[in-house]
Amino acid sequence: MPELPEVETTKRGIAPYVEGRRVEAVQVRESRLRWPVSPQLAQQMPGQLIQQVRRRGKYLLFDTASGCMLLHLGMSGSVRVLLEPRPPEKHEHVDIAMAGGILLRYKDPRRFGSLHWLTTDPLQHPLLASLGPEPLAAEFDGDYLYRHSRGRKIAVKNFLMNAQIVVGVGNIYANEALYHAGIAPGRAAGAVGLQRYRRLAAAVKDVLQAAIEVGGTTLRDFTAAEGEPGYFSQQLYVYGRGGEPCLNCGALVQTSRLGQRATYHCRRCQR
DNA sequence: CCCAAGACCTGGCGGC
DNA sequence: TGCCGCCAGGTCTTGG
Repeated sequence: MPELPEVETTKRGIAPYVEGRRVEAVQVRESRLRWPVSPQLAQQMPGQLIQQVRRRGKYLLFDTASGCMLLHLGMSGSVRVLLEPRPPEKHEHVDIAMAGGILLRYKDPRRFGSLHWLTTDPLQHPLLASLGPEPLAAEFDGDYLYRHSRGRKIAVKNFLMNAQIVVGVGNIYANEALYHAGIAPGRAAGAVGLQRYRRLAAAVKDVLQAAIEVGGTTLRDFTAAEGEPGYFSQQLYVYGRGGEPCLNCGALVQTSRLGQRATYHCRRCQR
């Protein structure tokens, strides 16, 4: 599920419940995630105070004085806060029980997510060390994209989805941002000029920011007793709209595959 | 180094 | 209703 806006919304939703709270117990019912859940998590996290929750790309970091829990939601992961005890359902793999009877529960049907317990600088961990800049940071701009794309033949959509270039741009927002920037997704990254990259960087920021804001207002209740936090009811211009008219020019939205991912674009508006 | 394809895993959907 | 193939919001690993 999660692209960057979903992860950011999750962070904002759970932070008030976990920051400043002490972990009492960690229960791992299924440790076979993308990587085995760190055995140290259940041994070392209890007793620790969660100082803050941070986000880096699509990772969430839970800082304590003695270590950091690194969480990725993969394709189908979610976390929620339970205020009342409730038996775990299928795919609810991990519980972080905290003071005051508050429970953080991790669910991930496809098990593409991950949970690590790190005792050294988490940003130096191999999974995080070579990540590109945050898309909403000032350093991510058209000049940055232009510089890093010179000489590269990869399709600009795949270039944009490369976390070493920029984090947090998944399939939905790559499709949407390219549409708003008027760039055909299959064009070679090295063949896109500076002005167009400036439009693209701006579109990435706009589209992510708008989705985060919708996430904040639609706000899903992370403590609701039932029902999954829904996906953003967002304004998608091309994603999932293959065969339907372009909202700008009326031409039919094209469906294709790039890097084995569903790709949508308007041939008239994107060149 | 760069790039495309394969891998991991489960569930939902459409078609027969 | 049942089975089958295909699809899905991610990203690391492999091989050319």
